Amino acid sequence: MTNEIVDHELLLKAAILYYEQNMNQEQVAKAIGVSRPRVSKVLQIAKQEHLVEFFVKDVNKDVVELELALQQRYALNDVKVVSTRYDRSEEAVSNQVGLLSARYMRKILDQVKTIGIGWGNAVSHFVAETNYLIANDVTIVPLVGGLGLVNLDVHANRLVSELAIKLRSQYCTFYAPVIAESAQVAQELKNSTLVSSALKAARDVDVAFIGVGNEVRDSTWHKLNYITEAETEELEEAGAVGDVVANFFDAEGNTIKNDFADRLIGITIEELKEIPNVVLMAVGKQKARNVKIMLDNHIVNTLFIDQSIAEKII
Amino acid sequence: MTNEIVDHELLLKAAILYYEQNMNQEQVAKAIGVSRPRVSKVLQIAKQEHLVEFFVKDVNKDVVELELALQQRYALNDVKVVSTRYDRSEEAVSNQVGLLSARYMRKILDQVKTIGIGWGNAVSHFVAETNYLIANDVTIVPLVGGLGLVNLDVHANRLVSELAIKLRSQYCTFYAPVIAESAQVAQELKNSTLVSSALKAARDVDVAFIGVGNEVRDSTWHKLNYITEAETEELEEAGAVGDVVANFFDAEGNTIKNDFADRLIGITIEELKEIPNVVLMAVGKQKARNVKIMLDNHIVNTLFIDQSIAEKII
DNA sequence: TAAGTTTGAGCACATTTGTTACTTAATAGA
DNA sequence: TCTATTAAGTAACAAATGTGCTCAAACTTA
Repeated sequence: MTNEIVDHELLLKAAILYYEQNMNQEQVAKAIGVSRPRVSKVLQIAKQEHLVEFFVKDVNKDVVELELALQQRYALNDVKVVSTRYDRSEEAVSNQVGLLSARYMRKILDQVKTIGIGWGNAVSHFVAETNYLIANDVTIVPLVGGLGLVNLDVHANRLVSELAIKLRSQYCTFYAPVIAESAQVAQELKNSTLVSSALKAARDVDVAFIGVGNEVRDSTWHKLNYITEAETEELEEAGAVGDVVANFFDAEGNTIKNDFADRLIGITIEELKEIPNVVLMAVGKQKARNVKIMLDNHIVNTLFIDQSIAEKII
Repeated sequence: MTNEIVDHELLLKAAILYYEQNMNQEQVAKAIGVSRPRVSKVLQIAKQEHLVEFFVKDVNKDVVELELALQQRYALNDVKVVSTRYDRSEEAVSNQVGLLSARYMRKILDQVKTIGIGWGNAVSHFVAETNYLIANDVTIVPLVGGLGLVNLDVHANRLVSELAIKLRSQYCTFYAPVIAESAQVAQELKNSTLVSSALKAARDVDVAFIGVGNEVRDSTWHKLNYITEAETEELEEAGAVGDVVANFFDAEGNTIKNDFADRLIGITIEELKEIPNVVLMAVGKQKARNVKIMLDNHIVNTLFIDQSIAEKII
């Protein structure tokens, strides 16, 4: 009893002097009349007993914590989480994600020779936020072919050329549709020189900037009628939950294998994994599950997402 | 701008990993990809910018802080402040102060040969809270003489014998009143062998346990009619604000010099200061000013008081 | 493009903190 | 009263942290 009271007071005194008055342990020892090693021990006890607590306080703390958690869990090259507080519009968040991705690209620009580009909203924002600069010795490569004739703004070929103009760099074009009329046509295209070299170039990029698609029914494919209702149902029945660089995958991240899949032209998920650095960009919490699938299957190495996605994953 | 954002995020990450995830700086350095020395520097900045804060939290924190503040300001041997929260009765607080003083005495018991005892409520509680034990080679010495015939409970001689019984120790008696009928009588008494040897013994104690008196009009002297109304006024006019071991002093701690003072028999404040260790015990915020005078004039070396006094002083 | 400026890594060293082994003093129990 | 046990100090060492310096790379500015 006596002992406890004394001990407790000792803990308190040491903690106050050390943490609040910024003494070092030697000064504390002298002030409270115990040996220096004992102060060290006492302070450890004070920590253990939560007599002293640390608070890291900052408006961005939650976001940074999410970044650290993602980083640690998935061993990523880099992660940035964009805050979605204050009811920022999805457009503003997308711009910010694009900006961070663009900065990231700039940072690694002199370490890469070829940059692969996917398609979709996120990649489009990424290109839009890229500043003009000079990177003559870099080649921009589309990872997927064209898709229909309209809405070119989000297509890989279009984004590739836009980015190449900004970087004053070389670029390739993927002269093929993503989806062929039949499996046979797809195979023939793949065998053609143009397409096979495009595919080869896509496989060999040093870094890839991609997005990930939504649930089939909510996807751009379906919304813009690139796939029919029948095809949508076929994919859903096969378990498809989304797509990445023109590969539909199921909840486990496995590529869907069916008639429809045979009509797709592009690099496979396995080939995507071989790319040294795959940068995934995503905005909107409806993408959380698919982003998580990308991470769990080690498909991506670098991540730029918004807070809502990060929170759902963590 | 860019730089600041990056920096800030770096600060945050380092702080979170170091303080919340208990990494060491080397681990933090690896986790956020900077050099170890930089983590050290970054963490210091985080502290400076109050990005990270320490909280020492404990129910007794306020009391311990008061003790530390008193200790540091007045370079005391030992200080204990008794909490007055929860509306504890003054009696309970007095008991606690007495108990702590008694423990302190026990702690220093084998380092002293003689113990001086004052009078009053606080000293009375101190004696009451002392446990029975054996200290044959110690002598208990009264620091002041007797006073009237009644209310012996708080008189030095009485307290001395009571304490001596508990410690099975030797003790002295002060065969004289504190206040003589006239200055002349006082002088004669001081010249007598009995009184002069009592005074000598009082001067030579190794440690003194004393209280301090209230404002003259609120003092035990006045309340119990040991001094007349006329004498009270005389003292007040001379600037007296209280007394210690039968010495009235003013707000600066100077001994009052007048006719009344000449009638007092006992050791002087100067002599009190010469005692190696003067332990002051006090309870009740009305004593705060006089306790502070004791401290400011370096009359006491050890302090056992309640929270209300400590708060008024600090 | 080139020179100046800034930043931070890398290294070496100083200081502080953590830990261990040994010794002493106090405490409790037989 | 003596022994066993515990607690804490001392001293030495190990680990972590703090700090100054130099150098190289990146960024500015002319």
